[in-house]
Amino acid sequence: MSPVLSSESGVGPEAPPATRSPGRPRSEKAERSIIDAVLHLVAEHGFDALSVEGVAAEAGVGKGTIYRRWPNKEAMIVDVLASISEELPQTPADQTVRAGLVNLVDTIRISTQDSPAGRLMPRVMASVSQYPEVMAAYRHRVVEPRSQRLRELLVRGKENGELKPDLDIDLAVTLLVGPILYVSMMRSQPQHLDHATSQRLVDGVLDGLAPHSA
Amino acid sequence: MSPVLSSESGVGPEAPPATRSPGRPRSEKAERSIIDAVLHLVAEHGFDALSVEGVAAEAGVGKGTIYRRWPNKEAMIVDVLASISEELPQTPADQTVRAGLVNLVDTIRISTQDSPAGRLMPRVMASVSQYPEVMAAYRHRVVEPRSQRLRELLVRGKENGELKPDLDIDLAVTLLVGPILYVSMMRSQPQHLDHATSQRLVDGVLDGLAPHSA
Amino acid sequence: MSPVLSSESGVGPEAPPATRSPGRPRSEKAERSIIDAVLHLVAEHGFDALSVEGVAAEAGVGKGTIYRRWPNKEAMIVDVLASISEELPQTPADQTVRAGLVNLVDTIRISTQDSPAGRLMPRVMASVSQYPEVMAAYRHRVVEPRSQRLRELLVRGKENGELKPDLDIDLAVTLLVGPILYVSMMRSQPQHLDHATSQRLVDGVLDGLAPHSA
Amino acid sequence: MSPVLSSESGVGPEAPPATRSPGRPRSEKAERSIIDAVLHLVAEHGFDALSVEGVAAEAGVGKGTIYRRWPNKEAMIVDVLASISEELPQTPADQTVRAGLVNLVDTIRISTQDSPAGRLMPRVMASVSQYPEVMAAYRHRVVEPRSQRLRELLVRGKENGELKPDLDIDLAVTLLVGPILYVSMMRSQPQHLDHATSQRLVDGVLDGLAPHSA
DNA sequence: CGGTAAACGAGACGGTACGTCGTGTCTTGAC
DNA sequence: GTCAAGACACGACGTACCGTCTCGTTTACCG
Repeated sequence: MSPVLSSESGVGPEAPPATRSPGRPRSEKAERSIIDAVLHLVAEHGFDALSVEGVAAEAGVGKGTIYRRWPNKEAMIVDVLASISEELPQTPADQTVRAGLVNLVDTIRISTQDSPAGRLMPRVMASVSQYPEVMAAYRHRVVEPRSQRLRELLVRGKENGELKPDLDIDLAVTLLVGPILYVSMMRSQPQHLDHATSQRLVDGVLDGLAPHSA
Repeated sequence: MSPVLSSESGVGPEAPPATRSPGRPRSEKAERSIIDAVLHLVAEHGFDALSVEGVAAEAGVGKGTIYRRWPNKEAMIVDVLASISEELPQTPADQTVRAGLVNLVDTIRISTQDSPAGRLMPRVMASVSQYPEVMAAYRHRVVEPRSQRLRELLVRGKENGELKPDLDIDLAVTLLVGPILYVSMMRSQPQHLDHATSQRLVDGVLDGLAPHSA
Repeated sequence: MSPVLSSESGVGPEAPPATRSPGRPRSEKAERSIIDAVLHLVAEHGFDALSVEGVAAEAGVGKGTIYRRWPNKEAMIVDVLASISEELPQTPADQTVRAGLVNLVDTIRISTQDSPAGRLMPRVMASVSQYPEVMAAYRHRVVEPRSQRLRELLVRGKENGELKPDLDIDLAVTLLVGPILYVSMMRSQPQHLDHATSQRLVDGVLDGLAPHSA
Repeated sequence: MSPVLSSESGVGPEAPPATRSPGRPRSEKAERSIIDAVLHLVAEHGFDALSVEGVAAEAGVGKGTIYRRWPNKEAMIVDVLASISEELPQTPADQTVRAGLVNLVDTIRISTQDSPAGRLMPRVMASVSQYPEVMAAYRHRVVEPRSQRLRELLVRGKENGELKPDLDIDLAVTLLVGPILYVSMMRSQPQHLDHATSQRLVDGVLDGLAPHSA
């Protein structure tokens, strides 16, 4: 998985050309209304009840204004989703890498199961087969930034000697992110993930689940 | 469709009354045609192009025949999906638990990324919000059996001393299954999961990713 | 203009095959609802306010039920229009041809300017350029039957000696129908066509508008 | 666009205030482009394919420039239509009224069926219900001038004794114009109106279609 | 010559309707 | 009572125009 560097490359509402184009400019207000409407409707009525028509009505916007920005419903959803990726906590230099990992994993856990964006995820997954680019966008805009932050912390741990130098960082990231995804998708309604779970997850990954012989 | 043994199994084609009812019996041929049609259409045209109407046409079956068996499209999909869960390998008594785990994880990996059932999974995930019972059925019929097999192996390891006695088995299962799910969903096109990855995954989980201090 | 014989050939809601086809038969009730809705809406809100969507709503019918019968809005309109072509009066054998013509012309005049069908006509005319077949259907189903009746009367007049034997029947029909059309289309709101006009029209056509020399 | 002389002419591009107003004057070039575009597009793609958006694009003009001149699409169409009313032939004083009528009728016939304006007519008719004023404008600008010319000729015939003094001039005009309209609208594709028809039409109207008794 | 004011092209805006498609239900006659 | 066929009410899709509304630019005239 290639690093995403500093770019917020992603998809985004199909950008108008960089050189100020002629004609009336796109309305930022309309854009905000649309995004708000999507979030509101998902929260209100669940996901499969989300229709472009409904979004337009709720946002007080013509359908054309939506389709001018995104080629179809799925693209709109991904973009809204990415637009609300919340900030991830910084790990202070004096905190241990292990503590930072727990903190970060817990933040991801929370956002995955409690935020609107998190609840959108399963739906996005469903698009893989049909619109691979939608999935790619989601990976770029939501998954990668989180993975990247984990990666950075792990690198720091290697450099400051807290983690051993031959650590397989990619595998570590996968071992941390995978279970979060899994648990949040499998447990249907009442989520019993909590902070302690994050702690145990990090410990388990770093320390191993203890082969007897070791 | 194979009987589900002792299970209160979940969804399955809504059974005709147990007492042999009057009238024309349900056609098994129709049932097979439907399942085949679903698989064929998913393989052919991708997932979002899958419609009940299309399935009926492809199967040479009336829509009513489908809806007589399943209450809705999602239920049909889940059921088709479960119907093709392939056999999981038995771990011979003389094989190490570690080797058995690698073998099992690798089988799951393969079925998740290469089989029709595996490719259906992301779609099923999408139903969580709308139809919790669909998700529950999927967990029952597909996820649980696999988790259970892992669990059994881990228990065996604990019992025969190959794994240490305070092993947190649930956490271990999560750490094994989660990453597979994650990787299979995130990697868009070319899957570079292979047998070596399964090996490293098991090792990483069992042995830890090596805190330096350890 | 070829005679239309006894056929009600026209267009009509795209007929299901003559041999009783399988499946649920088309609902006659739905058909009536649609036709009534069209007439009601035209009467209520005028012509350009007529939308397929509105018709479906008013008729309590799905749009699909309309589009299953007609390929587009125009075809539906023509058909509804034709469905209400009212009966034309028979001319008793003992009535003079001239009196019969007046009677017939007056009936046409009334239906052209006072009936829903009549008010639909201008709209139909507008379709000529785009949908020639719509125009053709209208000619077949509405114009021809009326012309035909005039023609028959004129033939009778020739045969019984009331009209002279070298009468150009086609020209006569044109001279009778044309002015009615013209007047009904040109006079925008308050129609001052009346029975006396029909009388004068027939007389004028039959007797000529009196060259001085004659 | 030629000035409309003394007329309170109907529609026409909404005139800018008579007193020379400040600001940039309206572009005559834009006006010509619009008119040309309408004619070109109608000729090219038929009538219902005519959109203001298309006209603007074809004319290389902003939509605002169109709507600054006409309040809506129909008004624009009527105006374009009127702008191309071609000259009607003068009847020399030494020509018989009958010959003049034939000439005039034939000119009308030709313009009705062969000119762009003529082909626009049916469409205009369609506007009656919705925009009565559009119809009124069309009558003013296109129909009336022609009728008026016929009327003048008929009056001359009355005055010079060629036609008898009690001739009903309005009826005569109707009998001449109506059939032309009728035939040009009814015949869908191949128009078989020709000069001979005009001749016969005038003769029929003036001389009557020959009641046997006469 | 510099300012004011309207017209210009471009194109986005809120709407409305189009014609299509899919869902889950209902209704035939045949088996 | 099931079957294939297919019509039904519903509702969303994505497209196309309508007539209105900004934008930044251009073209007159007036002081």
